[in-house]
Amino acid sequence: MKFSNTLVYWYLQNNRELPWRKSKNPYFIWLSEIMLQQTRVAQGLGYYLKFTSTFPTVFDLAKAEESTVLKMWQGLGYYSRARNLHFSAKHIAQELNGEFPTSYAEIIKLKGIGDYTASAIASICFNEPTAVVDGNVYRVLSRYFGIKTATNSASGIKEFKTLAQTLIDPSQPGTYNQALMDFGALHCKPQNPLCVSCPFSDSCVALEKKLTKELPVKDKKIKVKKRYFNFLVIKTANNKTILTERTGKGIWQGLYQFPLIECEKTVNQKEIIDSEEFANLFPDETTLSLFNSKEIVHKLSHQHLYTQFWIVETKTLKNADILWENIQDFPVPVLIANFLKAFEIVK
DNA sequence: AAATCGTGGTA
DNA sequence: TTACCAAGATT
Repeated sequence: MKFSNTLVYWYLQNNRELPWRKSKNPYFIWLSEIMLQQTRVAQGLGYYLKFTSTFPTVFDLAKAEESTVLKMWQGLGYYSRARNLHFSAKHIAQELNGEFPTSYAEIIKLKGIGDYTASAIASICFNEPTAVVDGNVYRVLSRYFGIKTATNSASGIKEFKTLAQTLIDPSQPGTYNQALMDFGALHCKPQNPLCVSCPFSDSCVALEKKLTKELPVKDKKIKVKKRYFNFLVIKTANNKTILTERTGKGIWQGLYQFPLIECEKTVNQKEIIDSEEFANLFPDETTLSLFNSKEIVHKLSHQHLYTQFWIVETKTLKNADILWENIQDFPVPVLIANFLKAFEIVK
């Protein structure tokens, strides 16, 4: 039987009921696709429900402040997705009269939308036969056809896109695309794929050649950089603190944090007090104490952040203009949110 | 074009 | 505990 027929037949029996599948409104599909980039359905689901209820239309999203959008995105990671989403929402609302573009070629022009997302939206919402290639597709196709080309190489990306495009069912491209992804997520899983009960077991190259565990091939390992963060948690006598916005390049753009002293290694209390940054922040007398006796290691994909939170007590401070109770209104990284939770409990 | 961008789950 | 990696995009 044809690859697509077998696949779609499997999908009709095994597909997941997900809220965004009840609609073909491109705004909802767009939201779900952006949220699910490099993100599991289980993690993104709650955010999707929150966004669609708070921002039922693209105009509602466009009207919001960026910090509001980032606050709602807090905890989902890859925050450029939220900034680009908001940017494109404003573009659609203001320049496109609120009308979502209706072809792959137009959709991919939007900021934050690449080949995968444009293909997904075009196929699901507008029946355009453009094949999606995500992590699931790389895995299923590399195994089924026994392809050893690295999926993260320039040639691999091309090869798999071309192959996927030849396999798509042009009569139901959206269903086909989602079927391939669901099949990868639920059946042809990274570990312990269900080969025993697989509808492709008579023709899967990886199964025949016992290559399932070796495929897909991905080259290069990422290098993890170590960084040493010291956050200065100020609490003045009148219950105020300082938060700073992260700007420029690097992690957590647009999110807020306590004043940060970054060092080359783990430092002690004396080194903090003697530092130039500390002197600039606190010319007056202050007391300093380490909150976490054990260094917190916050792991990002490319960085390990060895973190200490220093509690600073001082009478008044002219830069401290944020009321402690209002911290919760600011978007913060999970590292900071976790600290705040722990600090509230101890306090 | 290789590096970078988060967080959480799984084995 | 570490390694992998999940509906990728950007620079």
